[in-house]
Amino acid sequence: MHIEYFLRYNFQLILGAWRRKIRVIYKGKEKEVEKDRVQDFLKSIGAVAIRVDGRACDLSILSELQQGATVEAILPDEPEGLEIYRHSTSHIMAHAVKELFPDAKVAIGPAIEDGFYYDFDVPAPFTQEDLERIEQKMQEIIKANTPFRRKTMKRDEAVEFFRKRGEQYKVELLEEMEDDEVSLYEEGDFIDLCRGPHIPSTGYIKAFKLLNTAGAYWRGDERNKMLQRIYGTAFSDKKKLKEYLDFLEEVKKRDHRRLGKELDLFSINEEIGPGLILWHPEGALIRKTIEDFWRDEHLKADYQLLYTPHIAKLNLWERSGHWNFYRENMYSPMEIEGINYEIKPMNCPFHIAVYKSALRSYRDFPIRYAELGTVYRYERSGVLHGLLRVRGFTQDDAHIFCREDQIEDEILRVLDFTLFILQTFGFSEYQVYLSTRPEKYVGSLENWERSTNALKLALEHKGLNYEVDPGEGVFYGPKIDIKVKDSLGRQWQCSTIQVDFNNPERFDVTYRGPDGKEHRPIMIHRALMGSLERFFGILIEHYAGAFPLWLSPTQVGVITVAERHVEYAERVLKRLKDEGIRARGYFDNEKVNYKIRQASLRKIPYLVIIGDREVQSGELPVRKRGRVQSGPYRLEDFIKRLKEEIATKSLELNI
RNA sequence: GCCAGGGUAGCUCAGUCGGUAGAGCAGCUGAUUCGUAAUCAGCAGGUCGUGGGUUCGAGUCCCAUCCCUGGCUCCA
Repeated sequence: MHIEYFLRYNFQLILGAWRRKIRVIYKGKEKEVEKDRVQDFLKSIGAVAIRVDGRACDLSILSELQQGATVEAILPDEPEGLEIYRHSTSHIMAHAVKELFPDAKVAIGPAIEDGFYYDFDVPAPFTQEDLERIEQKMQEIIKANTPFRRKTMKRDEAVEFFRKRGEQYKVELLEEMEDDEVSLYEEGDFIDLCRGPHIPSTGYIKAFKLLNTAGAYWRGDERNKMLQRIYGTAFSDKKKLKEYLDFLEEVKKRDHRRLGKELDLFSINEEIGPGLILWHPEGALIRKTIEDFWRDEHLKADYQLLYTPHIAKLNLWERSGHWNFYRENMYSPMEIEGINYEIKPMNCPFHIAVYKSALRSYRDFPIRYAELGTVYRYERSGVLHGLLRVRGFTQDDAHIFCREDQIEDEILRVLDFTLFILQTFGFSEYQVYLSTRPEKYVGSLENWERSTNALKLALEHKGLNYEVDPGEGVFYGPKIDIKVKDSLGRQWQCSTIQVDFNNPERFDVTYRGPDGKEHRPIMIHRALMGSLERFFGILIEHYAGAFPLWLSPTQVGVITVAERHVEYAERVLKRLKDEGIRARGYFDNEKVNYKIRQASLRKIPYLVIIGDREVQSGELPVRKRGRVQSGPYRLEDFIKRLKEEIATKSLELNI
C-alpha cells in the first residue's frame, strides 16, 4: 500500500532550476506546479505532512526548502501519516480541555496503536458528560480550521515560558531534555511543547471519537501523581472510524467473560477467591479435549509426561532465584513441622528433581519432560481479568535437558512443534520476538551471549522473521516469544521458549559424558499454549464461542418434533454416543423452533431434527450452525462424516 | 496496589424526593403435540455485595470493607 502511495504521490521539487515552477511527478505524470501553489496542491491530495529527504516535516517548511530536496507527501492512510494525524487530534483535544477546564495542567499526549491519548492533571476526574462537551469543543476547533504553527525557542526560554503558565509537567520534561533549542506548536489559543510534525490546520481532521477515561501515573511510575487520561481515536474518514467502532463492538460481543457465562463454560466466584477459575462441565470438556490432544502429540514428539506436587519446600525457590526475583508475586510460605513450604509458582525444580533421581548419560539426551502443571502466582487485584489474567493456572510446561551443541536443533524442533500446535487451533499468523538480557540478570555474560546466539541461529535457520526485544529476557536466560494473531487480527502472546544456563548450575545438574566425566547440561523451558486458562479465553474470543467440531462440548443436537418421535430419536442419540460423538437430545415438550433456538444459542455445530419424515425415511437432514442445511444423510454416513471431521480437527464445518 | 465507575432474583436490568422491592428470560406446575431461532397460563424465587452509622424509617444518604469493570503499574 505504501509503494502505491509512493508512486502516486511521490514528487520531486527541484528548486532553483525552475525558480517559480516546480516539477511534480503525480500519478505517473510529470507536471509543473507554481511554486506558490505547491502547498495547495499537497492539500488537494490530502497530505498531512511531507518527508523531506526522508525526514517527516510540516508542510509549512516548503518555503524554506533547499535546492534539490526530494519531497514526498505523507498521507493519513499510511502509518506515519495516521500517527501525525492522531497526534494532532490529541493536541486539539488538549486545546478543548484547556478551554473547558482552564486549570487543567497538560502532561503528554502521544499517538498510540489505535488512536491517541492525553494526560491531564485536573482536580476531579472527567465524566462521560465532560467527554461529550470536550468532543463538541473539538468539533468547533476543527470547524474553525486554525493553523498549527511551529515555533522554536531556546530551552531555557521555554522553561520560563511554561513555568509562567503553570505547566509544571512541561517544565519537568524540558528540564530533562538535552537539546538547546526546542519546538512548540501553536494552534489558536493553545500552545504545546512538541517535536511535531503536525497537520497544517485543524480542519484536516475528518473523523474522531473520544473513547474512555482512566487514571494513569505521571510517567508511568506508581510513586508519581495519578493523572487523568482521555483515550480517543481518529481516522482519515468517517467510514474508517465506523469500521473501527464496529470492531470494538465485535470485541465486546466476543468477550470471553460474557461468552463464558452465556455458554456456561466457567465461572469465578468471590467466595472461592478472585483469579481462581471454576471450569464448568462444558468448559471442562473442551479443556479435556485440548489436554488429550496435547498429551498425544507430546508423546509422539518424544516427550515424557510428569506429574508433580503443588507445594514444596521454600528453599527450592530460594535456590532457583525465583524467591529473590519474584517474591512479590509468590504466596506467603506456610509452616509445616517447622519448615516453610510454598505453593508452586512454576514447575522447573520438580522436573530437575526427576532428572536428578538417577545418573544421566549423554546417551539419554535430549531428555524432554512435559507436564500440565498448575501453578499459583499472586497477581495484584487490579490486574485480574477473566481467564486472561488469573492467580491459579495450568502451564503446558516442558523442560528439555541437553548438551549445549544440541540447543539449536532442539529449539528448531520446539519451534516446529509450537507452530503445529498453534495451527491446529487456527492460528496461522505469528509475530516472533527474541528477548535479550534484562538489566537484572544472573549468570555469566558469556553464557548469555552463547544462548542468545543459539536462539538467533535457530530462528534464522527456520527462516522466521523476528524482532529483537532488548532487555525483555527472563533473569536466567534469553527467550523467544511467539504472538499469534486471532480472527480479529489481535495479537496474543502464548508461546515462550527460554534457554537456561543458570538453574542447572544452581541445582548442580550433571550428566556423564563420553569421557566418563561429569558435565553440566543446559535446560530449555518452554510453554506452547502458555496457560490453559488464558489459552481457553483466547480461543473463546478467537472462535466467538463457536468452536470447531472437534472442540465443541456438544457436537450434535438431536431435536424431536413431537413426543411420538422421541423413541426413534433416542435410538439415534444412543448410536451417536456409542460412536464417541458428544450428542445431546432436545426431547422436551416444546415447539421445534424453541428447541432449535436453545441449541443455536449453545452454538452446537450440527442439529438433526427428527419428525415423521425422518422416522419413515431413516434419513437425517442436517442443520449446520449458521442456518445452513446439509444432507440428508443415512445415520451411518452422517457418523462417518462426523468422525472424519473430528479426526482431522477441521476448523470448518464440512458436513 | 493506584485512579475512576459499578454491585438489586440463577441471568439481563428498572427502582422517582429516603416511606416497607419490580420486569423479561431461566426454574417449577399444568395445558398444548407443534417441521428449522422464543406456545400459553399459573407458581415460586431477594438480609438490595458485606459490616457499621445517620434517621421515626435506608436499595436510596455517610463511613469502612470485599468483589467486578476500564485504565495505570506489573507479569518467571
